[in-house]
Amino acid sequence: MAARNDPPADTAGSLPEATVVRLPVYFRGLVELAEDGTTTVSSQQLAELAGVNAAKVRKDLSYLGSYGTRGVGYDVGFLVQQIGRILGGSEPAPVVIVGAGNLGKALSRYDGFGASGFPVAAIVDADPVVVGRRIAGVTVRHVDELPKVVKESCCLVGIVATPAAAAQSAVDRLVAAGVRSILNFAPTLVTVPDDVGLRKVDLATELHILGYYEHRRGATRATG
Amino acid sequence: MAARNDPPADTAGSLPEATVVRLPVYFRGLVELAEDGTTTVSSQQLAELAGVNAAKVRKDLSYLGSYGTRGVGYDVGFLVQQIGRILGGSEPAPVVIVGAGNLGKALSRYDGFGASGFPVAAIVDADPVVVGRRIAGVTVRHVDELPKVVKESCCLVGIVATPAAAAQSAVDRLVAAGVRSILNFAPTLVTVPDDVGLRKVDLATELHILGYYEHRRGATRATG
DNA sequence: TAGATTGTTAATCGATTAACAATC
DNA sequence: TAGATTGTTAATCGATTAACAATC
Repeated sequence: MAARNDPPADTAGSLPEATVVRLPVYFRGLVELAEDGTTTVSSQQLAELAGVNAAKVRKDLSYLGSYGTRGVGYDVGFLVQQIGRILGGSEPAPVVIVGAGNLGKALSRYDGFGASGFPVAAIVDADPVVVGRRIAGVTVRHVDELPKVVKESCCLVGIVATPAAAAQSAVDRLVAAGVRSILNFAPTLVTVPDDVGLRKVDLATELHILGYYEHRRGATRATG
Repeated sequence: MAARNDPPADTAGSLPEATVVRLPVYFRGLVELAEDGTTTVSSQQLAELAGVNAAKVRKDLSYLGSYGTRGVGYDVGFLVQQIGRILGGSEPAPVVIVGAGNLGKALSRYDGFGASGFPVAAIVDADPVVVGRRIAGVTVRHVDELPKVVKESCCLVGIVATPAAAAQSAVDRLVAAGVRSILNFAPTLVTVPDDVGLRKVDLATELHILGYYEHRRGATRATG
């Protein structure tokens, strides 16, 4: 019978979900190696950098193609190039921030997004008072202009930095405007239609998951 | 032969990973229902709210115990109580922010963490100039005092808001100080020892995963 | 050749889901 | 009783991993 985890049909577009999640982790480690001047890496070394085991590294990389050399290892530069291409890391993915309040302003000024390849290309807000102001070199536009703004700046990722009450509306507008991914900082859970194939991360949910783990650790009691 | 997904041994502490990840999603939906005055919910209704299917809801909830009533559904209030207890949501989990730069300040002032049950209880920084300043009612302490600060304020979650170069050091200090979870905003990947059972989320990695999805969508080409 | 390391196989494990008996 | 819905089973699916043949 055919193996359950069969090879990919096409290179870009059919990686196992679990592999996709680990790719950026490998990527970071590889970039560090490249910066250190390392040119070759074994699955074992990369595994240690990424905090997984070597078999998983080899399996994951095999989905990208046979890019290693038996007895030698993988070429760091080539792998950076390949994974970078797959992650879309070579071309930056412009980000639009919805909400120019305290958090929105701070995220706009924060160079972390840009440094990660996600430059803040646009900021929108519903408040006419802040529309037109410049934050970190970007002029705040009105949220009603979102479809136009997203098209103009080719924004692929939307960041929701609104109060909780406005978050779902912001998400709906981002989806309608055509962004492909949403990172939600508002302290509420938002939903996206599941037919648009859009990826979403709720920070509040991440926090709750973190909360679970600290709680479980703290609670030694095993109640019934 | 025994089933692969067997019932839990003790109530708190042995839920399947995948269930834990969905629990906060159910929780949010249930809180909304409770606020609307709804007292009973079926697995089908909850599934729609959470964006999963009804079988998964029932399976997940069955790990918590038999809290439903056949032919009727689940008691919303009771479920909120149970899941809230498991997530540690009833008692807030104090957060310490490392780094009082632009992002650190903004996150400190942002009420989103507090609203999610993660009040900012402490802020530390390495720069003597900012130590002693007050941000959103919290006095910035020196990062060298982190172990004392974490103990005093019972911080369970650490948020890293430093420049990339300082992020790993911040994480190491947080781990040493005894926090249980770390949320890393710095534009770099950090590592934690895997023997401490600590939960970590790198925002940069989340962004890269988001990037992958938008990239894949954009690239219709199926190359070889 | 001998040593090293990949790429792949196949066993195992955990998660998902349809189906349905139990039961309110 | 009839209708509704849970809790559980068992089939299926995808992910993990040890092992090893291939091969540099």
